Amino acid sequence: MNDRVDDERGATLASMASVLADATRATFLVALLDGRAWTATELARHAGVAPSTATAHLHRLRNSGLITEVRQGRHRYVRLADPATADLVESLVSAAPDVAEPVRSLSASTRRRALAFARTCYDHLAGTLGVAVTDAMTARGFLTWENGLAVTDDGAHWLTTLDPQGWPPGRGRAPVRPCLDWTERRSHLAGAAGALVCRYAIDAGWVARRPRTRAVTLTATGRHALREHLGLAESVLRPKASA
Amino acid sequence: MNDRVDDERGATLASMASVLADATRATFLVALLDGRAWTATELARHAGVAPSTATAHLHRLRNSGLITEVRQGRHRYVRLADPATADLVESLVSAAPDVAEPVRSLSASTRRRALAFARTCYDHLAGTLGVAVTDAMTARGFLTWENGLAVTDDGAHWLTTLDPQGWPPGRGRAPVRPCLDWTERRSHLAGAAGALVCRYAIDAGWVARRPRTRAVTLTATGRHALREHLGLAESVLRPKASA
DNA sequence: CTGATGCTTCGGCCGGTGCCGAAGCATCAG
DNA sequence: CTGATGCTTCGGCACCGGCCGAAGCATCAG
Repeated sequence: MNDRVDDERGATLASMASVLADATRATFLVALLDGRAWTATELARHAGVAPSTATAHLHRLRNSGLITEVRQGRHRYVRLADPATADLVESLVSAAPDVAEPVRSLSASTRRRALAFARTCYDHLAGTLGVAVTDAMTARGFLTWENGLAVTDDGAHWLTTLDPQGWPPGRGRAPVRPCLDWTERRSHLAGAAGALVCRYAIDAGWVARRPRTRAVTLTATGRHALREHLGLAESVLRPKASA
Repeated sequence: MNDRVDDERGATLASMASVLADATRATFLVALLDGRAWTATELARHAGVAPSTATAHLHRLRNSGLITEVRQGRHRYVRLADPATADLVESLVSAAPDVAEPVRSLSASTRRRALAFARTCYDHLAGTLGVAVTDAMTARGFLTWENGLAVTDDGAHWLTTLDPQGWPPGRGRAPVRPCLDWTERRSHLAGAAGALVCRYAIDAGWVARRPRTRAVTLTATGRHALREHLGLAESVLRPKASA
């Protein structure tokens, strides 16, 4: 009567999902979406739990293969295991039905606005800026959405001018992928192409990372460059005054 | 200190994952991967739980938007909500680290072999047959894996001959996507193209669905047609005698 | 060496959640 | 109408798993 094969898959699915099903572990993973390595204590403080609790969670995340760790002296640095894991986390977040959340405080509002304008999402750009770049690349004919998202020949050429080594990407990773933007409710560019653009934008000083947050700052250089490369109007490159 | 925005995303992720984190609900979802509608009682028997328990689980799955339901008389038919949900379920299953499972009984072994040879995976073909079709399409130049998986112009033409209405697909769904085969440990064709091929194979009598299982039977017509269309050798189209 | 810091282990508490059976309602066949 | 079937609600039980604080070990600075 029982279908053993399917039972195995069901049990597998459940055990995998149960790792993600805890609010504290989920907070860890979302924090790690910035692609950087965090220490155990940082994550514990970020999630508001005791160090001992964080230890147990990290133990479980590591055993499930979702994170990797590096020991350095008395520090334990952890990262997401790979881009596929980041994709999984993202897809679970965006699978949830949308609910509008009221903003709770002024400083939270400021922080939210900074994040909404420009941030990194694992390894690519997100927020208003991420969507604007994606739109501009589409308008320039670098991307096509005809049969799903794809890079055009012109687009491949442009990516090559940014990073001759970086395109086309190696196998094992989606070259291009839409990622649903949680603030804009629209898709921005992810996958290897999104990572390439983001890497270049940071290296070339178009945007600057800020400490302790995924928000990034668009520099004057960046504004100019985006206008040159993609014809992006200055008007869309200013954070909006109100949420 | 707390990052409210990220907390929201973490909580969202956790609540979504907790829906998938139960073995019984996971068994339901894996069963529903066959793309068909099941009744509540069928799912309860399949998973080995009381009807009242199944009711509670279905309630929760529906509230999370993972399944949709149709009431017909005293029956409650449920399906996966959409292809994106199927993708999510698949990606969670394949995110788990591989573990080899010993086969438990002779009938289980037979069933497993049938599933391993040819089955549907939500809406496309999987198993040895699914991988063989994918390989043959690649050899024929219908698919390219150069920069990730894509359909070539020749491939688009072939798909059009199968179903003039079906290609190119509408927006909102990936046209083509690799899906990791859990028996072959290699990727087979999924996405809209995979669904088109599978739909045609069933409609044209190449393969026949079996009741109460996701395994499908390759017909004589199918063997002939696959040889004609894709040059698939007969030798790969026989279920292997041993696992 | 000494104290501070980062991380870990252990014991115990507690809330959430999955399970069942009994009872009840709606539908359908006869 | 009557009984069978599909599904639902409710009450109660049991267990899993997350949380903390205390104590302990390793590393590092002074």
